[in-house]
Amino acid sequence: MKAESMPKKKPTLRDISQATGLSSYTVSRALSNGSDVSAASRELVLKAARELGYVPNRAAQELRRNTRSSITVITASTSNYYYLDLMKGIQRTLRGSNRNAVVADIAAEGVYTEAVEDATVQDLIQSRTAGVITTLTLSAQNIKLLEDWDIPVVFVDSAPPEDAARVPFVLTDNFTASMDTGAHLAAHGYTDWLFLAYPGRWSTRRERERGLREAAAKHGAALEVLESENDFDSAHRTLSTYLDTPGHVLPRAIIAGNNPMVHGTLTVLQERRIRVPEDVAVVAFDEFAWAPLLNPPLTVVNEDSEAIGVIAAKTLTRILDEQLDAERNGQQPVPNYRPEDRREVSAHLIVRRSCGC
Amino acid sequence: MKAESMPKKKPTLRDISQATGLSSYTVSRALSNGSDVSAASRELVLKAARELGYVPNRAAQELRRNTRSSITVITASTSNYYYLDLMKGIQRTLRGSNRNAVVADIAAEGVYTEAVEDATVQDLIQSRTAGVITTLTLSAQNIKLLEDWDIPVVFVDSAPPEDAARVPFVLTDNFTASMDTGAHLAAHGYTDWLFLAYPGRWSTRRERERGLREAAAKHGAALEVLESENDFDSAHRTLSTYLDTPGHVLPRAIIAGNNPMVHGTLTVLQERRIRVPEDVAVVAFDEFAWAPLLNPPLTVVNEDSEAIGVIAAKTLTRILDEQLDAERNGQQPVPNYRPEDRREVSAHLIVRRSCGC
DNA sequence: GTCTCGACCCTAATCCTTTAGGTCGTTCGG
DNA sequence: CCGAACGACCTAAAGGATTAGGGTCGAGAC
Repeated sequence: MKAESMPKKKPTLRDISQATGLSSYTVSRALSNGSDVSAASRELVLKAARELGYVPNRAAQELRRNTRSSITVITASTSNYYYLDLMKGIQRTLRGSNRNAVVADIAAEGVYTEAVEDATVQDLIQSRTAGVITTLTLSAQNIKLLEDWDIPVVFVDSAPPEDAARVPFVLTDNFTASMDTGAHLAAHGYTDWLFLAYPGRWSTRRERERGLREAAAKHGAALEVLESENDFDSAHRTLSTYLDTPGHVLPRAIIAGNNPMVHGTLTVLQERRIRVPEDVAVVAFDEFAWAPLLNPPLTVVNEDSEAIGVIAAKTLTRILDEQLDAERNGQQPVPNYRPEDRREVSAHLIVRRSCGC
Repeated sequence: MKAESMPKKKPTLRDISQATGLSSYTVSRALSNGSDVSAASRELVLKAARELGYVPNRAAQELRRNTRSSITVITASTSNYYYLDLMKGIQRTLRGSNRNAVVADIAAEGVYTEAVEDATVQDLIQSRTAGVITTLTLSAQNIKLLEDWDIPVVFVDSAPPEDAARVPFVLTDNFTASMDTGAHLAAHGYTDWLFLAYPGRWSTRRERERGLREAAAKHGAALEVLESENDFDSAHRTLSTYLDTPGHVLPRAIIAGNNPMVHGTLTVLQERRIRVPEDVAVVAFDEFAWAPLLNPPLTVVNEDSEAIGVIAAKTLTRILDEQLDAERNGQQPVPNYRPEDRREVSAHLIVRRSCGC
């Protein structure tokens, strides 16, 4: 309110100390609402802080306390709308705690490279992030690195590597969901499927493909797998050239591996005036806000990203709290992973019109 | 590579110093690739750092150097896809510099409140963010606060308040774009418009409304303005109850103020089986990836968010660099705003089918 | 009257880096 | 041979906070 014009320099604890004649100890305690301070002194300090426009320097606080307040969400290509819901869940869970989430986009420039992954992890350690939620499978080396620094990691969507046997995760049962999807396509009588997929570095891709293969075998369908980089342009290009190469015919059903993949697929089909679902049926992974409003409304496999975000954030929060406790008791703050931190949630098909229903 | 198993504690500069027998000064200089270090020592230090798995503590660095590396992008309701493109532009510009962008969502929980705005700004100052790019008009008080801390701010999309006369911005000429939109609707012969708008706290809302009013007057159309909170649910609810209240008839054209507004609008129309554009024409502000694939393809006002992000980031970068220079020369690091930092870019209508074309 | 205890406050160390200001040899021009 | 200049280091302070370890003082217990 009174925001008097501030002195030249940014006020620090010492300034309040001088203004009030109290020691920095007392000022600190007063500001952090601790004990050992009389009501009168506290009042005095608070008033001075307000008048000087004091705002604590978090870097200094965290350096001294050896605490950190922000967790990092590692994503690749945020243009995948899926992340919006995930973040919403995470944010919601964190709100009220004194932690906050920042996102580190590993493939901001479009393409993923190992170098960028390494640099990102290095950066996280430099900034001493409290914990990590990652949507992609980090290299074993990077996981080791984070572990060395006692930074807990929880995987969402993508599975941790084999040898990270205790690291928590929240996955959807993509295998079963893919089986179901295949069954649905088979029920329509389609026997000729094309799976437009992003790279296998996302473990979901592998599970989804595995489920589809199993379903194809079970229902006597033919499954073609087409791989693209994980963005709209690549998907568009990949499918286009596929359809243009002699010997390839339009499949009866296309399963788009994720959001950028459907986006590419539908665009290609629209450009070529191929009708959905009459000429080709389309189903896609990952529900998103606009799916019901597309032409035709899109049949999708729905994984509840927001709920996943909530679970992941809760798990991470618990681990971080335990670390704080451990540290207070003078123990090593190694992340305490529990078996039940490895969770799998199920996904189901939302049937709309693009599959032919 | 050799990632030997790390010692119990996290290695610091001092550890390297002890391991090499060199002083912390020399180690620091060696690591930061500075002068005053012999090639042999540098080699020694680098080797030790690698073996110990040393990673500098950024909090300590920034505290000492009095620098900060991250800028903050303030958004409200990230579910507005518009932000994705904006961020893309910002990230692209920042890549390669040693700065990075983090987003602070002011209305994560859906609703915007002044309290949250204040808390967010407070938080930014605590973490001593280097600079701010904000998509909404902050309160005069908060702008003053950031100014007091020499934190430069650039507004994108939303205009700064009147009295912040020198603060940079990158706006789109929403007034002209709205005029054009109105003209297009008039050309279709529609004389009965409904503008579904988000709150006026975003200055774009005001400009858009002003343009539409002017257009309506010019072309003899009737304009109704309907206000909703800035999210899908509110938009949906607001339009539904509007249509349900006796005396209100379906307008001939709906202009949706932004992404959440179209989302709500189209959903309502779909639920009621109102045909677009036969029964009602729809145009919307802000192009987004799915617009061409909707049913029918959506006519939108396109503002190039990515380009705006680039401009904003470049402006902010320049100001921050100048601050660094000033500080090096012992001057006060007050942000140096220039008149040409206040930019307006134009937007144009992308005509698709939802308007009746 | 002495002892104890709690409330309140202080000094100084500490967190991890960076850097101003010196030191100590060498080398080199004159 | 002298002084200056330079390279390679070092010591110690600083940056803004927290906190261990002590003090002081007055009130209550005995």
